[in-house]
Amino acid sequence: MRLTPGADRPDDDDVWAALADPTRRRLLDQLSRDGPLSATELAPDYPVTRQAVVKHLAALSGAGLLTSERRGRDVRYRVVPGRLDEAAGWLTEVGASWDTRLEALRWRLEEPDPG
Amino acid sequence: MRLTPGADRPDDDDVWAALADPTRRRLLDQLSRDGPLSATELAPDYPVTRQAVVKHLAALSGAGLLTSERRGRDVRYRVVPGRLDEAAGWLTEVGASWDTRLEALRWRLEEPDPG
DNA sequence: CTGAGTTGCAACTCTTGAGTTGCAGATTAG
DNA sequence: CTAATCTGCAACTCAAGAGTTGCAACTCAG
Repeated sequence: MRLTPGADRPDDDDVWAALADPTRRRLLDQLSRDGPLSATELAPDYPVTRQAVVKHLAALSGAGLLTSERRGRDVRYRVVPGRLDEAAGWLTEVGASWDTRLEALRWRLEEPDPG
Repeated sequence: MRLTPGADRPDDDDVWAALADPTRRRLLDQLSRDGPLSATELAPDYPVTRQAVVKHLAALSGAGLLTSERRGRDVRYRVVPGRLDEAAGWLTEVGASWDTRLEALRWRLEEPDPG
């Protein structure tokens, strides 16, 4: 039973890298609440230029966290939950597979100085 | 009801930044399986020096993801599930609070060219 | 067609952080 | 005490990425 570690799937790295930036997490959060929005609509809410927002949206899309859909002259971005769920799953497993108290106890039970 | 976005808690950033590095995720994974280990014990399994491992462990500890305990001359690191669970919670909420199909539909229902 | 608004590519700066080496301090064994 | 081993601090290199500006291409309204 594997825990699907980071090194396993090639673009897992992209997901975590995408999640590392605060602006991108905020974009994710806002998109999950306020529905599909374009880069130009999002940009005013952020202390950076539209181009920076575009780059962040590209990073999120590249990680499979967003989908973009074009209509006429704007492109709107929407959250794709799949990858987020996978990441959440890994975090939960790493956290849960380790019983802190038990292991702390076990470690302390090893005789500290047997010789 | 807030989703506890990244910008809210000061050290949330540290958690996500810590999770961004593949080596750190691997360390987390290994520590969650193989129990408390020291930097010198961990280092041989990684393609980097002990010092690099030490830095990673420091980053993980700084983010509240690990605890270190010293006995004699070695310091052993152990996973602390708390922060991981918070992060997992946020991911789940962002993923879940968004019903993709419904919103895709709603967006498409807005008349594309009303004028 | 003309003009306003939007997307998107490219080059550039500058900071951050991953990794290294070197050395000093602390701890156990003989 | 002495030697071997481990932790930990400091300075340095180097690549990655966040943000910027500038400009070209496309789309809709009049």
